[in-house]
Amino acid sequence: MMGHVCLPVGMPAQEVEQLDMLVKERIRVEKGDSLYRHGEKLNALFALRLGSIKTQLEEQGGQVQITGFFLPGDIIGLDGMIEGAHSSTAVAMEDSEVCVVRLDEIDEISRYVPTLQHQIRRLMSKEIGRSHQVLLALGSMRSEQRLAAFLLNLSQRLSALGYSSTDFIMRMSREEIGNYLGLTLETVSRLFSRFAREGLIRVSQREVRILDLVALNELVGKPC
Amino acid sequence: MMGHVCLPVGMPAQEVEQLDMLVKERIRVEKGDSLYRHGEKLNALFALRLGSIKTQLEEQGGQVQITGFFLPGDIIGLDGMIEGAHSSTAVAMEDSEVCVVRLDEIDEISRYVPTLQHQIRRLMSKEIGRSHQVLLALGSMRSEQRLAAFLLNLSQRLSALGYSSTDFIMRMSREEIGNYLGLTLETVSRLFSRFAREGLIRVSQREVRILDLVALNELVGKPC
DNA sequence: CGAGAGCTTGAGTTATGTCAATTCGTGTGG
DNA sequence: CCACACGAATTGACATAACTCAAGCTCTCG
Repeated sequence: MMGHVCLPVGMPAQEVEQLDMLVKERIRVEKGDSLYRHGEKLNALFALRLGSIKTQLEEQGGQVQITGFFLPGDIIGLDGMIEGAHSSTAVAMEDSEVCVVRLDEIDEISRYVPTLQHQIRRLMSKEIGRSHQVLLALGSMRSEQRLAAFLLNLSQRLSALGYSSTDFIMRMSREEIGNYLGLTLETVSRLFSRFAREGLIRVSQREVRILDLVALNELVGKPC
Repeated sequence: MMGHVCLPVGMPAQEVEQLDMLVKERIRVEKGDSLYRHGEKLNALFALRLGSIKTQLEEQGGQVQITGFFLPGDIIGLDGMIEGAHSSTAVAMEDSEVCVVRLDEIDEISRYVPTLQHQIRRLMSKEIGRSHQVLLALGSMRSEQRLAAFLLNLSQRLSALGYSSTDFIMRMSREEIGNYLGLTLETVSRLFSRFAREGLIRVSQREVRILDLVALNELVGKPC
């Protein structure tokens, strides 16, 4: 069975294990290319194996809203399990590789492995929860809190993958971070500088080192 | 079979039909009471039959973020299909009535009715899409656009339920609208006044009449 | 080495928030 | 039934966080 090669390079998320047997093919996506596009009907999920991918809404009028940054082990395409069309577009932020999990395969297998359904539901439920967390950030946090929350989230997910939780490279530009957090790239840049000045982090371009985890957490949780 | 009495009063959403046979009990929730609370483990979904319900995140530090307003026919609790805990709290905004759909019932039935799984997935996928739409609003719209989008959304959903799309009562306070849209209640109030002054709507307390649907749509779609 | 994209920083503007006073509406108890 | 009281909404004056525009800097890659 070739499935296991498709597990994420880092520590495989528990939820992904059962999807292993479903994998039929792998796809490489080059930096800048899209995995799927807004409007496509595509009855499959994608398990990100390597690289990083962003998903974004593309509204009429050209405005774009990034709805998620995905790391190895994450599942992409949960918003497209509707007859009709994908509501978002998935773009590779660096050369990436995903495993394809077809929906009809899931249906087939889950006939014999009923807990697979639960896994899928859990994944979707988690995705809803993730969106709600971002809503919380955009709806009720100030810019500095948003960025702090963003950094902490990234740190946590990377450490779950076996990477350092304090030292990492951000794959996304200031503009992408700003778009995701509902800020301008200038504001994001200024905040990075300020955090560095205050000794919370060290930052050089896309390389970050977190120096004061406690302070960052306080920033997010405390005020009001 | 008592299920059918649990369909929403208005035009039943197509997605709900299949859930009909799953309904075992109905629950009344009085205004201000909660259907479930953050942290509870509750393996069920709720189909709102009558009334209106809001869901909100309650963060440590007392900050609250409303994540959704639900109308008859909507499904509530999609974010709680995880072992562990509900991430949100659901509160009735007026005396309401929901139908309970237990998860293990779904599993049982879907053994014989495989398309039921698809319905569930569609519902969850739709919920993700809904969240993303709000993200778009909070992340890249100005206050007036957010409120316009909010009104249009409400109008549309109410008309789908058989009510007037131009004349309706908002069940939520200015403060709740503001919280949901990432604005203060004062800003919301001022916007209502301004929309009225400009002839887009007529508004008195929670009663709204939409006068210029075209202008509202332009407001949302056009600028930038 | 040069060009372009990405990032930083400054100065000035503006949308939205904050604080506060007033009105409106609704429900309650005398 | 009236009057009072309380929560909700409106409106104004002012403060400020974040945006816009603009210039200059720094990587990267061809």
